[in-house]
Amino acid sequence: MLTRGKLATETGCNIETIRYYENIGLIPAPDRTASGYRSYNEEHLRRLNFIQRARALGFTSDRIQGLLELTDAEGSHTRADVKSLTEAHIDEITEKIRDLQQIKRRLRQISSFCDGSSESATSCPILESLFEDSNGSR
Amino acid sequence: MLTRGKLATETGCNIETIRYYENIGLIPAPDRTASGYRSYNEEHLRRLNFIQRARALGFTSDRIQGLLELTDAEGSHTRADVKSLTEAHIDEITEKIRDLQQIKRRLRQISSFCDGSSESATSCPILESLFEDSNGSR
DNA sequence: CTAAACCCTGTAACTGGTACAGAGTCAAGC
DNA sequence: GCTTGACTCTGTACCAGTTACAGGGTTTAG
Repeated sequence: MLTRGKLATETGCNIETIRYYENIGLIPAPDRTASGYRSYNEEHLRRLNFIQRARALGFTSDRIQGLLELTDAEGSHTRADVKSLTEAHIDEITEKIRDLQQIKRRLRQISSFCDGSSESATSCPILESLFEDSNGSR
Repeated sequence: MLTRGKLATETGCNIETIRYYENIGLIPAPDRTASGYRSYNEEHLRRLNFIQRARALGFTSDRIQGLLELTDAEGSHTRADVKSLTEAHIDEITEKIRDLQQIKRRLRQISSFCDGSSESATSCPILESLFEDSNGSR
């Protein structure tokens, strides 16, 4: 029905990435034509779109795998499972944001020590604060 | 003066990572003892500490390379150069934070659609919103 | 019928390291 | 002076998460 190239243009996914997803088991291996070409169906399209959207939301492939397994195994999993996976992800993102904000504060601070003048870089307070044992880092 | 292992414990850097930094040119190749052991000096220690601190602040090795070159080439670079590299990095972090916040908002939104009940995951609104063509994503 | 455009496979590249095997070396204890 | 254990040396392979490319076969359009 769909060749690999068609699936790629349809989903916006790189054509090689599709093969990679098959290798790591994110996408089931499709049927092959007589000559060995991969033949994808609507379900593959749906699944790859899912993966693309989940990736855009920063889910790791492990967690995407987990989400997809919840949809595969019929009946045995609950909405609570899905929600807890999602919320674990939200928590991770929150933490990442907090880390980045702290780094940014520290960078702003050390940047403010430097006047940005045309003086030699060797005596620049930014570099010095990176060379010296820092008091307020991390 | 310092063996590779001493430098590693002194800086908290993994011993293999030191060799890696030498390979990619972040750290200059040290002198060797008669038997071929690497012999580091105070300057290497200083430089590796610099790298560790810059990494902790999220600088990529390219940019760390850039910062270190500013200190190496005497006189030809200015504080303004250092400051602009630092501010470019701050801008990148700002952007990353913004992206993550947007992702988080979207995740909160789709998570709120789901009651987290013990009903089957297959009809879970979170999964559905990942499968369907999303209106408000990205 | 031919040429372009596609697909197949395996494999290497990328970043930022980490790890391991097999060989040599150093320092301490007996 | 010799052994043992801890260290170091080199090259190489591995992780995620792709991307790219070489060298071959296939399909499709003109």
